Amino acid sequence: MPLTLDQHSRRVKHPTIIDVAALAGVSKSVVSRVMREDPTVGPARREAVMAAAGELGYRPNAVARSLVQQRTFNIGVIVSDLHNLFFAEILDGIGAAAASAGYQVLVTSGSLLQSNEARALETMVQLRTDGIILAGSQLSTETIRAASRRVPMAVVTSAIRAPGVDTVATDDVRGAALAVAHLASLGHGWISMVDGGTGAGSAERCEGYAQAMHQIGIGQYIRIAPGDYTEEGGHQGATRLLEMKPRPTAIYAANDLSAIGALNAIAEAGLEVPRDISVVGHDNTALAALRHVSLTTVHQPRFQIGEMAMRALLRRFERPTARARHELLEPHLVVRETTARARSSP
Amino acid sequence: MPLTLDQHSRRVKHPTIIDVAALAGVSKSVVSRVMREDPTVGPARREAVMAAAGELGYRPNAVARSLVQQRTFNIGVIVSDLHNLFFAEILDGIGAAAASAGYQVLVTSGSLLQSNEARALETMVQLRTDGIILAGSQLSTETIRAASRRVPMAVVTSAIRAPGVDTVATDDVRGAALAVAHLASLGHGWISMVDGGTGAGSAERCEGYAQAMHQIGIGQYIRIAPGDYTEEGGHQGATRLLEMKPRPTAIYAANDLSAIGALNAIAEAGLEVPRDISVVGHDNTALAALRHVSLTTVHQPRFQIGEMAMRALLRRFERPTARARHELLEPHLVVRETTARARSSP
DNA sequence: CTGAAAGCGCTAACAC
DNA sequence: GTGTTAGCGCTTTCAG
Repeated sequence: MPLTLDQHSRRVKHPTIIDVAALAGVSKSVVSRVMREDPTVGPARREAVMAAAGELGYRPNAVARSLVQQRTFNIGVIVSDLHNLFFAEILDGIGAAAASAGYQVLVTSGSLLQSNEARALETMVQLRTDGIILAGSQLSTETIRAASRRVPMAVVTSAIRAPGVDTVATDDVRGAALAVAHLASLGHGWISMVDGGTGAGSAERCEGYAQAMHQIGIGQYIRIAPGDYTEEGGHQGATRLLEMKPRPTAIYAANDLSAIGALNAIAEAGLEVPRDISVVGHDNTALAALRHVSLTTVHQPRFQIGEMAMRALLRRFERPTARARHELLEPHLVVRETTARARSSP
Repeated sequence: MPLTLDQHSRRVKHPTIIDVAALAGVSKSVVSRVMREDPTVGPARREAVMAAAGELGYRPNAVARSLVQQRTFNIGVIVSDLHNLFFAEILDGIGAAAASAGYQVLVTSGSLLQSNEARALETMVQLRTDGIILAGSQLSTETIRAASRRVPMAVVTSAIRAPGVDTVATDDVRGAALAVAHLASLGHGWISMVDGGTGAGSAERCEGYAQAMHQIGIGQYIRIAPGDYTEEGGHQGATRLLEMKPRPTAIYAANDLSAIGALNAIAEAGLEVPRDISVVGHDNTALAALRHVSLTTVHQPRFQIGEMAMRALLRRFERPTARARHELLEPHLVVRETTARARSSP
């Protein structure tokens, strides 16, 4: 086989519908119809067009098509942070729902910067995506409201309220309550929490924790140490909690990463999980499933969140002025090996 | 403040350049010029146009612009798997280099399915993105070759060779050698490896390991257990290695996740890291940095990989027919707490 | 069934 | 400086 070098690297201009028409000996309307699988084309000409298109390697120009059709069949998704695996699964859900409706998903990352997100939003609007999904957005309600007047939008995991903007999220209040209920059912009373600072969903998780504690009748044992959804934050928060008297027999951390931090702090204090102390996380990330972490945690139906956000958009394409819907999905608990029956309780 | 309900949710049609021109009392060329910051416009009219555009909330239609300019200023990135954090940082690098050159990045995920990737590629071509970057692609050389005749392409972390297609990757052979050299310098001789099966870079990492072992003069101790880049694979591979006589005093796992599996297997065998046995991973993922993992591992300059891929594309915009360049970046070792001096050696 | 023609919103000569 | 005009590649009436 001879060495081909770069002889093929000369770039070829994209053939147009006119080139195909000329080669097939038909008008460009016919080519257009064949490309769109319009049935009103004779089989002979259809064949000819297909052959010509194949020969030229013709690819329809989506830009031109979008211009005339006034729609792009693209959905823009702006993710606050692609480093957060949380969003990968949401994207899967969005992608699945989009694909089955004939839409293509375009993702841009805000990289956690509000200015970047604003730029990304602007780009999506200029690109005339048919709809936009914001995932974990930090954008202001005003910005979102303004954009939503121009293009259908849906928001994921963020408590934005704007007219005509649908939202989808997991019920974090409920999720935290699940964690507390599980621990209480194991006989724990001294259940403390490491919170998530200003992070997304942190307020709800705190509320759910406190609410559940009260409801179970152990409200007097509520202790919340500050955290920030990081491993370090979880470590510090848990360290502080462990110094308290009576020492908690269970810790609910606002997310898995901080739960891992708590696990470290507990080990450093010479205690053993789950014998001396139980730990529950939140989010059921890949971390929680690691063998030697094996963390009991609250799972969010991420894939489904993505699907529902996309479906909300599709609904809005049909009825643009419908009232905004705010869907709250049910989390569930995944019990692993960091929780056990309490050895002492109030 | 009155409750506004959904009264604002009526969607507004995008105003066009003509609407702006009418409102500003100028011709549409003037509007076009102002939008493109063409200096040949009188200040009075420029003001008028800006005001009108602001009032109408005019956003240029990128679709129309792309059609006439024959370029979109979009770069398509096809990522094999957004669940792999490895790619998040590469995307950051691409994004940074793209932004500073005035390009917008559009990401689609192949979700590890070749058919999906092919669809994504097709979409990008139809969208007429100015360039395409493949990250971790499973696409066939033939597919890539064909597409690259239509649009500039660059490939990341994949050993594709096609005319006019630039590639960027880390030198995995070298990375594996770094791991071995580090262990050898600590006095280890019985250094075994858990490989990555058919995964990306696995072959190179095996080669680097074997090569380095020979070079150091301990080629007779080469032992490679099968793995597959998963935690479970690492566990099984390491378990097998631990049964060998003489038992290895060090294990190099082909990636961090399987290194963690190895760590578990070692603990289960009642041995202690790094006292009894040292472990080195590869990739320096977030996992490796976890406190109670604290894995010594080989770091790849991911951000830089992304940057260079984007730069390759930019170069190619200038000189479309240039010879393909294949850049190999240097990895380096991040020493943490899973490696220590050998207590016995051959 | 097929072709001709009129745009989609914008840019880029080219006149004025 | 500014307006006019001819497209970019495609879809979509509307005649034939």
